[in-house]
Amino acid sequence: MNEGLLSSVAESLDKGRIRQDNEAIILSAAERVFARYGFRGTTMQQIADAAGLPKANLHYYFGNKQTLYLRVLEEILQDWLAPLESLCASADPKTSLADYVGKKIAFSFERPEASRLFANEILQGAPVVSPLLKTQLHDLVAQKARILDCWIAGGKLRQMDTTHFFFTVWSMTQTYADFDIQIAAVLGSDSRTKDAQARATAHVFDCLWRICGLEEEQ
Amino acid sequence: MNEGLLSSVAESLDKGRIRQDNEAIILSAAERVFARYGFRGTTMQQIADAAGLPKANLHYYFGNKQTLYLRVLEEILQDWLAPLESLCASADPKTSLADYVGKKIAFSFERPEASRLFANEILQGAPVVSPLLKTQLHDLVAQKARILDCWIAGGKLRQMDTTHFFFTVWSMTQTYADFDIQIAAVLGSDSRTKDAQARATAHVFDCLWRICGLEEEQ
DNA sequence: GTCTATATCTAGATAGAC
DNA sequence: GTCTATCTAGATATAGAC
Repeated sequence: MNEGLLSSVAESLDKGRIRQDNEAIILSAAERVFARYGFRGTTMQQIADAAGLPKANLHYYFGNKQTLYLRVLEEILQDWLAPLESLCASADPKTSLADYVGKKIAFSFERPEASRLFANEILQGAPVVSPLLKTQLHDLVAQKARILDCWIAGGKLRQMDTTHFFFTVWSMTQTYADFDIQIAAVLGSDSRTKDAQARATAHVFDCLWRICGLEEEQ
Repeated sequence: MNEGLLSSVAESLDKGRIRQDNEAIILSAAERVFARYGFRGTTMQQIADAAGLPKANLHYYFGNKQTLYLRVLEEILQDWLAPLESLCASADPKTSLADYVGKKIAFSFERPEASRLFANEILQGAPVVSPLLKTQLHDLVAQKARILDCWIAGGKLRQMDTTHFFFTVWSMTQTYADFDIQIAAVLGSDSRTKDAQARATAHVFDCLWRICGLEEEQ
């Protein structure tokens, strides 16, 4: 009985770890596949192959395709929104903006699949995240745009449309993940090298400072 | 016999017109559906429903899904590339650029489905257009970047990375079609109204002239 | 917990009536 | 030329052996 207890404890610990590991493997594989083919274009078999696990395991861990997609998207959303926190009213405008945009570019280069999955979700009409965009993102952008407006009123930033400014930053930075393949085709080389990333980053900051009127050393 | 001849001629003319009409209806419906769900996420049934025709007709006119997709993409590619022709070495830089970027924005607002379909194709790894991007687009951008470089050398434009400049213009303008839903969610209103389009256009030009150093009236 | 085998449904495609 | 009815393949999902 003791042996039974011990072995079942050891077993459940093992099972817990196996479950955690497998779930992580599946989520990562799902991110890659959903990113390429979107929700409907992706098959559970593709994800299973990418994860190196039998298809039935995905159903065992996540129940169905919809739930697996939601779990993946949930994680991505948090990471997509996080950089916005860099914009703080009391901080220095140039430092804040550099921090914010730097994080957006880093996200594109470090988690291109996550960026593409998010892009796919929006392209397909945001069936899942639409409610969140209309509330959480809407409010967050309104709040951050007010901060930029204050900086403009204080003469620290050039006059601009602060709401559309976010659309421009998002598109400029995300394009390096979402349109990666087009960019690589035009550059005629791998756009994932350190050099290529540095050049892209320099260009984005160059554009950014000109738009904000912060080119000259402060 | 005369009657037979006449009626068969009339019939074939009619059939020709019906064919043309139906093909146009199907292509337009296919563009809308492929734009939302990508190649694999789209079903022939969806396109048939969107076109208001039986599914079998699509196969009758286009053979298979692949061919239908190619036909749609083919048309879009030409329209996607066309604006680049505005950039001409002998023309005035500001006029040329205004013309080019104006056409890109117009494309986003007038043919959002076409833009989204192209975006979907790239996101999914450009399985169809990859060869074209590596040759036609690669060469075209190299050629147009040289024109910008000349203008910079002539002091007519601020120093910048002219290749990445194209990535920035594409992303800034296309975002209004591709991420339409996200933008509408943030703005809290329909982004397809004339007012919203005018505001977006003004913002894009504002950014553009600052990046190019062409803000002041020349 | 894991995975093979299978049930059920829906996709692309086509044959054949009209 | 058009469209109903149907074939076959491949999808999601699950039951049940291990």
